[in-house]
Amino acid sequence: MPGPDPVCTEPTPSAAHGGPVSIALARVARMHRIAAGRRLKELELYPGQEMMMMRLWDRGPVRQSELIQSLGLDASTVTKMLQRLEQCGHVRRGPDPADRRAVLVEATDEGRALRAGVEGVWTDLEQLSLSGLGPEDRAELARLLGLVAENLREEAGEAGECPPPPGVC
Amino acid sequence: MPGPDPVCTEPTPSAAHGGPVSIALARVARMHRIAAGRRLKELELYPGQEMMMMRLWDRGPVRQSELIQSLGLDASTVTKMLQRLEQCGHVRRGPDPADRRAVLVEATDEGRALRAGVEGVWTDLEQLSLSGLGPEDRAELARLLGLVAENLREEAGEAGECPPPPGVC
DNA sequence: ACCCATTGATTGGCCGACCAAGGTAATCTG
DNA sequence: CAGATTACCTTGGTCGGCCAATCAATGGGT
Repeated sequence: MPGPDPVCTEPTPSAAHGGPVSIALARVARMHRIAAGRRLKELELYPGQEMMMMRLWDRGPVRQSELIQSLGLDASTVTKMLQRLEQCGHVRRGPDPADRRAVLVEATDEGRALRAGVEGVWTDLEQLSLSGLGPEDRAELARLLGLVAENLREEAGEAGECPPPPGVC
Repeated sequence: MPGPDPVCTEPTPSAAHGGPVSIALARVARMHRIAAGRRLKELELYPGQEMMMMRLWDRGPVRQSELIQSLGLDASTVTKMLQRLEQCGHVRRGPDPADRRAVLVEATDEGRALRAGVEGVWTDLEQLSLSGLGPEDRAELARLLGLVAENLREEAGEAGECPPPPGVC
């Protein structure tokens, strides 16, 4: 090292010098999550629940195990989250007649009523995050994020599959 | 709408159509965090603690309030995290002679010993995430993340400041 | 000097996330 | 068909995060 860096230059912790993009990604992801959390709070949703609800909006009554697979979460996480969502009326759960150990989950009408709000959160977040970025930069960012996702997919499992609804496709 | 979309096309929840980049960002951030978590577990660190330790490595004994400000976390989060880090010997805490309600925090030698491992996590993560990306793409990704961070900074406060160590600069 | 607002830190509660362990039902196997 | 294995879910524990309420110490106003 030819000489010590001048003092007072790094907002970034020096121990992360080996991963500048990773640190930037972690930072922006955190801010993004905070911004999302604020907006979800106004819908009376906790961060994380929006993904669950979106899954339920897209597919009808679903086995809980399929939600676990689809969201890539731990089974216990899904159990507890669904208990809370059920208790506040956003979700309905019942036994699966075809498999007595499985549980079928479904969004209630009240749960479905949140959809417009959540869509608004995503578009609002997109508009805020990408303000000042031209269509070109946006496409480039999407492409690069896709590449990183591909790189990480092997190690950190996929969190958005599309197991075809049986009978279709 | 001219006709329903063909079934079985969207790994992405349809309610997020208004924020494709935001959804991609959330996805890659989650995978990134999982990959980081795996590596930190081998160092016997929980995700989140690495940021705390990095702050402590860079600055010597720090007031807890400064850590809170610097990490952008809630005061209670920092209190509990430091209690655990202290209990397992990575951190030492003591009263501030200049302000009897403040607490001075410092990394122990054992805590400092984690630094190489954490640096390795960041470089390893960077290498994994950006595999296959040329220097050009990496720079572009860093630039775009910087822009997004700038956009989010107003709402989701800064999480990496550099209040100059008093006396220097 | 006194009172009061501000700052620093802690506690308790809640939620999302994980792991480990357990229980029940279905399925595979001999 | 009985026994072992696997799949599905639940419970209890821990940790990182937040909010609300609390306490102690500092500092400013009059």
